[in-house]
Amino acid sequence: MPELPEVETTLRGIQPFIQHQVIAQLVFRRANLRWPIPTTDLQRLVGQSITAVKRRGKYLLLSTDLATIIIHLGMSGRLRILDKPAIADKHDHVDIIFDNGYLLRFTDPRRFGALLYSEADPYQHPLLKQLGVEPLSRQFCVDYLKRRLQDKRLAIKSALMDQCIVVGVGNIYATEALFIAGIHPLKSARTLALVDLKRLLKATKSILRRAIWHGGSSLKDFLNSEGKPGYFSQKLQVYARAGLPCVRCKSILASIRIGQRSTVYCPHCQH
DNA sequence: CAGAATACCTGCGGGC
DNA sequence: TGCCCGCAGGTATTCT
Repeated sequence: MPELPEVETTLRGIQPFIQHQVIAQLVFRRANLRWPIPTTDLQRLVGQSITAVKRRGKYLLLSTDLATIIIHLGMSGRLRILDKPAIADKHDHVDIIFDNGYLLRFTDPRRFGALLYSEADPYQHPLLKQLGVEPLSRQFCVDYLKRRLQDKRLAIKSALMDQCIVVGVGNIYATEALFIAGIHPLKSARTLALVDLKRLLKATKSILRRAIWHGGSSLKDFLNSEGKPGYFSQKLQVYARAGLPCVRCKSILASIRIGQRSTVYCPHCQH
């Protein structure tokens, strides 16, 4: 479900409801997600007000004066706002209840997601410290990309999805960006010419911006914080279209696996 | 060391 | 109808 646009959509959806609100109660219905949930630490946040809601890569950061809650949605995680307590479903693992009656509910069938706690600078947390640049920032530029890819022999698609290089790009948007840029996903990262890097940068920024504008993609089960689907999946040009004609040249789109992830591309348009 | 494979988990759709 | 297989938006860990 969540790559950068879906996480950003989630952030924008929940922020107005939780910023400046005071945590009244935390409800944990299981002890583990991807890692143990630090329930004892998190309970210390009762009485604290949410001072900021931010995103770093695919992580969401809910800050208080005392500490930051670090949230990752994994593969199937979702956050939504409820205006009153409701019966918890099988996969509704955590509720953060605010003193205005609203609550933030974390749902995650596959439990690859994570809920962490940091009293120190969250950006120095082991999971966030190594993250690469934000793709929509000015730091994601040709000079940076050239430098980070210059001795990478792996497939450009794998490099584009490497969160240590650039954050937020997952399987869907890497696939789409490479199609838009006309670059073969298996091409060795270090062999891209400057002109390729420029097209890839432009394509990546563009696809992410457009996906955010449309409220994220909704392939199977992505629902935003209001429980509504994103509409960007209708705009996807190659992802999940293997065997169908290329929108540009009508060639049949090919499907391969790169780094254990399904990858669709046009053999005619991408080199 | 880089890069590839594996592991974590549930749900769904397709083939039989 | 039901069982088995492969696959799904991510990434830390283990391997070669």
